[in-house]
Amino acid sequence: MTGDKASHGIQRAVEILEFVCVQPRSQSEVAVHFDIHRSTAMRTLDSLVETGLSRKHADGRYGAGYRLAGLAQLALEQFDLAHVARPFLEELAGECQHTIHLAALDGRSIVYADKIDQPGMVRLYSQIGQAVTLHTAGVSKAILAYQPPSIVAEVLSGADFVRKTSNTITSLEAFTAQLETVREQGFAIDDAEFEDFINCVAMPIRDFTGEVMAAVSITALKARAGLDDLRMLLPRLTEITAAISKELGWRP
Amino acid sequence: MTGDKASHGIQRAVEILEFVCVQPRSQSEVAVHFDIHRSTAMRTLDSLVETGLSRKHADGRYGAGYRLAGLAQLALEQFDLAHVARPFLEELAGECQHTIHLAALDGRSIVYADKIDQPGMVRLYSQIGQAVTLHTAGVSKAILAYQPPSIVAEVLSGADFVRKTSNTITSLEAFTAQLETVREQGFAIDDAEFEDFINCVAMPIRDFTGEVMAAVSITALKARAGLDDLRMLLPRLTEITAAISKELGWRP
DNA sequence: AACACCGTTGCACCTAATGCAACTATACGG
DNA sequence: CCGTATAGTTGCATTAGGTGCAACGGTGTT
Repeated sequence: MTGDKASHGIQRAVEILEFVCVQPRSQSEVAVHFDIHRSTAMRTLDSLVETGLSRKHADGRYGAGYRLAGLAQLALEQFDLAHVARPFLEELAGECQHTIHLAALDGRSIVYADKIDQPGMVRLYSQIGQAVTLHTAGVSKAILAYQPPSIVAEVLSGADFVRKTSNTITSLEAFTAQLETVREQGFAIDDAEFEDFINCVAMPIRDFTGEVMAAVSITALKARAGLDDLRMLLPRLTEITAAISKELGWRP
Repeated sequence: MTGDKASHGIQRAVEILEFVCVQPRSQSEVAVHFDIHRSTAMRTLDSLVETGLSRKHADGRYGAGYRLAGLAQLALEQFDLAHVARPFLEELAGECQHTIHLAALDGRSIVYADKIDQPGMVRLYSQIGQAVTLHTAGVSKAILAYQPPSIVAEVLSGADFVRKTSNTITSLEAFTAQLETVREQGFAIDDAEFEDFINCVAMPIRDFTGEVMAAVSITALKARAGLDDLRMLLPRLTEITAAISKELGWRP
């Protein structure tokens, strides 16, 4: 295989696993979705079942398996960030009744590390483990604003600056200017840049070295809470992100 | 590949993923542990990193990745049993201050579906997603006691009845007699059968059809709570397992 | 400086993953 | 009940890719 590409088999298996974890699926649905032969879908799913990552329900559809839950529990014990942050995020979510995101710089990308949804709300697009939309997400700006230019350049080499709404920042220059604004005001926003009716405010989290490596955001439907409403939550968000940072060893 | 064996690549990848999730490891450690070439270990780990299931730490060791956490969150939304049971298990754990296990019949094996540890205790051997030790585990007996003989025979074909302690049941006949005792008394025990200083009591969980498909156990170090102490918790365990069963649709 | 070990890369070989054809099973409509 | 369509399964041949090897560079230790 090529030196810079994931094993084809592993890549395929992980994508199929995620597909059936979102919602249980039959092997035919998997075959159609991934444009592979029914026998290939069957064998890959059977492999996932045999490893325990997937389970075959009584109706023949495949879903998540218990070993996946076990792996997750092991994994969570390694995520100091998510572990430490979770109680604070739940506290914040309880108070403000909005969706809370935690994102982290992960190599040369930024990914969602945790997420507190609100019951009854439309489920937002974000998914733990998936990369954020670099040029629109508040957490992205809150992290990149405090990175060295070399890191910013490297991470943004993966940004396409595609227009999503009329508010979307579509150039590197404008985005860099926005990072300067974030540094000045101490927080980042997403003002309907990804989706017309969703906005958020975000603030950085520092680790024990004082470096910014994560951020927390409060996200809401504009109809429910506009930016002005969210700005009023900034003092509390400041406290929460400082508390998480201190728990991670940061000394202001 | 053979029709009844997991894809070699997927099997290997999952085992390596689990190995580094238990504790972050270097590629050399992975190579030695699995008796594979350093370049094979490197490529498999890089594949896991590229899919997001694993992460490469700054010190070069590999650990759990954020996408694994995302998959787990998706998975948990599918586990009615674990979802429904979790609050009850936490309640029980809070009251009795012992380790609580939830195990489920999964195909033709019985696996740990959830587990509530106690802070400060020696971490017990059990791991979510892993199969229970069929001939010693209380949850195994609590489930098998209520299965049809054909299911019992099929599941037990995977039991080796290896002696672990002087209390271990080492024959199919003795084990079958024990299942009869479980039916009579309504609960199962592990009386230092797996490990000399650990005992437990277990009771079955029924689904909406009334069938037993899971069990809950209270496990403790003998030094901390012997079987007599655990028996005193049976009324409460009865209530808890009945409550979980009712939540799953069981009507007594 | 020498040595040991680890991480990485290109390459050849061998294994296994894949699609195909053919089969069985199931569900549905007439 | 029968015919049809779709889904699931299996054996096999082919092709793709996974693997170990040798060689290299980097790092840490003596």
